[in-house]
Amino acid sequence: MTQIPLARRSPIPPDTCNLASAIEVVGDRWTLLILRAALYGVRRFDDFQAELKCPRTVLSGRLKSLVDSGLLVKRPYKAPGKRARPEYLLSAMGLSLRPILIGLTQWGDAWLSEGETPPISFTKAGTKSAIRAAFVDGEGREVRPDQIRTVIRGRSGLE
Amino acid sequence: MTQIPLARRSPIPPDTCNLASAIEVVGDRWTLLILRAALYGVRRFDDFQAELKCPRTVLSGRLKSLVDSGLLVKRPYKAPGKRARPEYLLSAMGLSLRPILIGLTQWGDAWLSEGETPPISFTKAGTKSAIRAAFVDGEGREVRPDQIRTVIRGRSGLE
DNA sequence: ACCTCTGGATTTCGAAAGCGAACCCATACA
DNA sequence: TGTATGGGTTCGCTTTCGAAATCCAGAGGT
Repeated sequence: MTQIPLARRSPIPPDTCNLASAIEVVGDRWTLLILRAALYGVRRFDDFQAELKCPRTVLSGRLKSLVDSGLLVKRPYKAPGKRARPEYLLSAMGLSLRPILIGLTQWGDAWLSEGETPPISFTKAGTKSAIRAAFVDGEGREVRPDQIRTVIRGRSGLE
Repeated sequence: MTQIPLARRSPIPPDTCNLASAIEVVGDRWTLLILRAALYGVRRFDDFQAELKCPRTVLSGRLKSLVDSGLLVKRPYKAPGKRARPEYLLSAMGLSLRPILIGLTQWGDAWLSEGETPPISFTKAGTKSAIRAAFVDGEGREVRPDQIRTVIRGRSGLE
């Protein structure tokens, strides 16, 4: 069933693990749904609210903490004839989550779609060939999952 | 700051979006921390508990829902001289999240590590060359993030 | 047979977070 | 002067979380 050897503890304690830190920042249902919408171009409070159908208190709290952690940037915009309003844009830090959320989309396509054809897919510009999340080595060549080795701070590691 | 064009709504409503479905399944702090530990080989209730330091009520609830959604498989194991106990193993569905969590680890390395060298890294078996999460086309050749096109159900889409 | 130890899990209950609705506030426009 | 609009906050209520105590089954020791 699994190839992962039994461990009583993970090799890196959660409090010094960047994955655990990342989970503290984005590992929340509403936070992830906000980032999903933001990656599709949603920027404004009421648009997020209509999209997510979450309490406005929760939304304003999550937006605030996303700004605090640097994933979103709050800045004013001005529609002609309207007063200035804030909008929430993805920073470079937020944008760099896109591959991960696309990977999660494809994971959902594979395991949760109940046989439906996925409503959204990803291709390479120009060509129409479908792309997928994967691992590559330094030269940009694919590395299959079973060839991945984990290295703990310099010495050779798991599996 | 961002290249994503303004949208009032995401092109796929959340209730038919596999990304949103995936977030429902794994978009939770404890759930993600459990999966992190599981990918490092943790299998047993008390080991998870010692690792995560979360309330046992929460842990047993999360394990149950991970089993229900098919990410973990519960089966008995038997240490010699001990009674049979359940252990929680990653299913193929759970294992296939590994690339995503590795991607999130590297995102954390890049943005959250405060200049520390990451305690964990990933290489290709045999060679020592570092690998990273990326996108590849059908032939396993890397596609740069700016070359990704989103296609909504057959017609050409965003950006 | 009885006691004890151990890993897995439920019960209990105060604290925190979630939720929905109502309300506030500044400004463009009629 | 009033009204509409986008972007919030305030207010109760309900759900979930969190920490500790308790329960439970079976293996081992005596």
